[in-house]
Formats: sequence, structure tokens, C-alpha cells
Amino acid sequence: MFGLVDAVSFYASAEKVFDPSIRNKPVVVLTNNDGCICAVCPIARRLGIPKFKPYFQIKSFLDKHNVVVRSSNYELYADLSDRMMNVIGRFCDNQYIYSIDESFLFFDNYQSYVKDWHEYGHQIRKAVWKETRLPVGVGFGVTSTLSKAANHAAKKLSGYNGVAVINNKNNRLAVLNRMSVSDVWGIGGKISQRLKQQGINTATQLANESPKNIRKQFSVVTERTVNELNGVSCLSWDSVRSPKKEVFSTRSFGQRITDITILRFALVTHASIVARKIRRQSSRVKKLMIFASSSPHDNLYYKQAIIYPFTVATNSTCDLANAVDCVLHSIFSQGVRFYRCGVGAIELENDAFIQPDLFMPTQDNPKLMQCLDKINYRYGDGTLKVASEGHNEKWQMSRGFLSPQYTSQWRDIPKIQC
DNA sequence: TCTGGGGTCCTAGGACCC
DNA sequence: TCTGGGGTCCTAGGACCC
Repeated sequence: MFGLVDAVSFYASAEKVFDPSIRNKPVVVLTNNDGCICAVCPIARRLGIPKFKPYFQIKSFLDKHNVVVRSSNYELYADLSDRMMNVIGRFCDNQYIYSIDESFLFFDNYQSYVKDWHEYGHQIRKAVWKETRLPVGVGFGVTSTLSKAANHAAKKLSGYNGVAVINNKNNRLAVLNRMSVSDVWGIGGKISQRLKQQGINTATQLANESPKNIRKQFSVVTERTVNELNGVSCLSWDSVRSPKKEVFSTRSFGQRITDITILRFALVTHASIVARKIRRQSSRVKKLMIFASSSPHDNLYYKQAIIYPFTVATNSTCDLANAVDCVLHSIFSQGVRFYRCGVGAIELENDAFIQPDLFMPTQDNPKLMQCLDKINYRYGDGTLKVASEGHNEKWQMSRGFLSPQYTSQWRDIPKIQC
């Protein structure tokens, strides 16, 4: 048996945890730079507010309905996510954290594990609410895809109230009949459009298709989805989190950039973040991609990306910063209003198996980076940095409606007034 | 004026090998 | 008229996820 537990509009619910005064109000959360709406609480959803709508287009509507607007507070969400995952993890031996707000649970000997799955789902919901004040939806199914479908039913379909179970033909069809094919996990916009052209509109219709035929038309990925909908488990999960195969850091700017020195500050800062991330997973980068672009909504879209290969794979912030300097002039173009930039490690190697250069003695000094990481871990990121990251705040993202970091900054700890 | 930031997997086609 | 038959590795692009 598989379980899937995730939070109801996680970011919006997280905003309500330490601010009970907004719990009964409509709340939305914005993406970086307060660009689009990325989370809508259930009360706001009833007003018909759509996800991923640009904020400036809907601002007057939100004002009119007294909707509470918040910027993304990732520090807060990451901490609340940890707490939530800890509570959920107690209900199962084997938990796979799939994203910031959802985790799969695996039950091997499930007949002996749980007698009543509905009851068990409600126990999970109650515990998470009691200990974190976050509402969650719980779905159980005999495959991962069916547990996703059950989770969808638990949160979106009437009559389920937060918990749904798929463990026989009747309750499977009860859910799949009421699910659009586009709500099936693994069926995105393109494929659902093609399926609908063939008259396949519901999840049940997709489940009734021949897997071989689906593979011929689409791919092995979609074939697996069809099998999973029929209770045949095809997706495997590693209990151990494998290291990332690519690591990126990228942001849009708070305001447009036309100055090469500021672009350099931003790119070196992203390089530094990537270096820290890959050190944390014991990787080194062999190929680095460095890119910058104007906005895709501009009349003349400008984009430049350069791949910088390292002779010997590295995880030193200094090496990555040097790479940025090497390509900066090829990326920058006079007169372009830069909207976004970033750095990505697109080819990674394991720290333990590094091929050194036969002719060049190694310059590697791991102690320097260890020292950097230790200081920044203890005193906060950005305490110690390379000089070329700059101190110019001009390019930083804007977060005009940011809530306090209640749990990760001493200055923001909630105060109780007597 | 203003539009997010990460990731994964699969496939097709080309280069190259014997 | 008629141009082999396997392989591997790499890359770009497309699809999906949150």
C-alpha cells in the first residue's frame, strides 16, 4: 500500500500558522519578486482567484475583496515543512519526501500494519494539525499513481473530507470516474490535449486503454501511468535520497539590470550558491552553464548561455567565480535590460572519484571551503563571501509583503502579550 | 511599469566503434 | 537499379513534476 500526504495550499496555510488573525480570511502567496500568485487558500479559491496569474493584473480585485497578500517566505516554509514531515514520518517506517509539502509513505505488510485506512488517514490529519497547525490531505492507493489520485479526491472531490482510499475496484472507479484525465499524475497539458482529441476525457477511460497502444502513441512513461491506474505498480523509489544530477541557482531581478558590474555581482552570487549546494551533496562540477536574459515578454528577447568546462571537476566557490569572470563579457550586451540570470552545474561528478590533471599540480584546498561553510552555517549564509559577490542590493528580489521568519530568526520570534 | 525557480526522465538522431 | 549489421555514447529537445 502507498500513501500520499500533502498540505492544503501549503504556502498559504503556512502563513496562517503563526498569524491566527488571518485564518478565516482569503490569503494568497506570490512568487519571487511578487510576480505571480503561486498559492491560493481554500477561502480565496472560492472567490475564483486562479493560480499563476500575474499579480499586477489581479491586484485591484484582491484589494476589493480584502484578500491578504504575502510574499514567498521560504525560510518559514522550509522550517514548517521539516516539522510537518517529522510528524507524518511517525506513521510509517518508510517515507519518501517528494517535495516541500508532500511525501509518499510505503506500507509493505499492510494487512498487518493497518486495519482501517480511513481511520488511519484521519489520525494522520489530526496529528499534523495538532502539532503544526497545517491542514493536510491523505490518499491511500495500491500504486503511487493511485495514491496520488486518492489524494486528489481527498482534497478536491466532495464527500471525502480530506481522506480517500483506493484498495478495491469499487472505490477505484468511484474516484477515477470523477477525475479528468488531465488530473492524473504524469498527464500534463500536451498529452491530455491529445488524449481528449481521441475522446479520452476521464481517468477511467485512460485506464481502459491498451498500455501497448499508449506506448506506441506516447512513450513508456505514459504506458506506466496506464498500468499504475490499473493497480500494477511500475514506479520504484529509492529510500536514500540520491544526489542531484543538476544543480541550478537562478532568479529574476527586483529591477531590470543594464550595468555589467551588477550582472557580475548577481552571477557570482549564484555561482557561490551552486558551489555550496554541490559541496553539501559531495559533488563536483565538470560543466557549468552561465546564462542571462531579458524578459520573454519584451519585444526583443535576448538570451545568452555559455557552457564553461572545467579541466578538473571542482567545488570551490573561487573556481566557479573565476568561471563567471571568464564568460561575463560574452554574456553581457550593451543596452539589454536584463531580467534574469543564473548559474547551473549541468555535469556533476562524485567527490570521491575525481580525475586530476596529469600535468598541473592540484590547487585544491578543501580546508578553505570547509571553513567558509562552517562559518556561514553558524552565523548565517552570506556572512563570509567572495568579494566579487559584491554588496549591491540593487538586483535582489523584491518581497514587499513578507511575513516574519517566526522560527528561523531570533528577532522574529512571536511575542505573547499579557 | 509589472509575468517563478527549481528538478527528472525519455527519445531521436548523430558520431563513432568494430 | 541494387551500398552491412550490430553496438555505445552524447546531445538537444520535449514532456512531465512541484
